Amino acid sequence: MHKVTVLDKKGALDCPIRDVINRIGDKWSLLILVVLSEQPTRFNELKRTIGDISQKVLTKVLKELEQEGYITRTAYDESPPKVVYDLTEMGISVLTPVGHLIDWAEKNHAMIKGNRSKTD
Amino acid sequence: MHKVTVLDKKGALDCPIRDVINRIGDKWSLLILVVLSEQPTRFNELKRTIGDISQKVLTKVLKELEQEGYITRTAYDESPPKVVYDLTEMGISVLTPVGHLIDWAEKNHAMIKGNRSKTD
DNA sequence: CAGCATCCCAGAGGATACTG
DNA sequence: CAGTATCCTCTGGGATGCTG
Repeated sequence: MHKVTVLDKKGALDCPIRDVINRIGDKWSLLILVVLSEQPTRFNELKRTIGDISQKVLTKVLKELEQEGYITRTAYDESPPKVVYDLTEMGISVLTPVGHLIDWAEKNHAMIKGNRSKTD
Repeated sequence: MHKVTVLDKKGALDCPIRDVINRIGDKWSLLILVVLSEQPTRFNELKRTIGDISQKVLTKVLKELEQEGYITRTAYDESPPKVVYDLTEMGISVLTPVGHLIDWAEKNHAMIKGNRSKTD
């Protein structure tokens, strides 16, 4: 098994993995990163692709992802306005470990659903 | 880059990775799995090790982790009661992809914190 | 020891209306 | 088009007290 360390001395929550989980572990961030991995995408295009995200939340999450360096925001001075979001190098690179987790999720999905239904 | 697919036809949220993120993406689950990876652990021992988790939440998360098949719960019929939690095969196996994410988090932690402080 | 029951709160996220 | 601004709901999680 892969050796894992999350705890540190100061407190269980103050560790790198929590910063990452807090970011991509929410309802939408990971999805946004994946959509952007297909191609640079405009605001409303992103909203349409995801479908059921509210505009407020999309704005908020995009800001946070940008602030932590996962994505870039490029505004073109046109009318109507045009803003394009894209992955940074860091945003691209996190998709590798995330991809492993996704692979695992797909392989074990049936088992998880099976377990869950047993005790319903 | 690792090729990633999360979206499906029916809706963005109905996909395996969301089941996993919803489970280990909360405040405590991942931490519990990691603690258990060290050794099988009793309820209050788990609580002490983690430190600042409330009893209510620990109970709840343990139940959910058990229900989805990540951990086992073994109650010994003694007085005082003794209940030991341990990882299942599935619980062990998820720590591999999770470990990759943790590695990534550690390598990129400085950059994330740096990015964050730039725009504070 | 290993919980259950209850009360409480902050924040995530949705809906809607408005703007440069 | 790409957002801001409000209002509202719902739930994750904490605090406290009690029990077999």
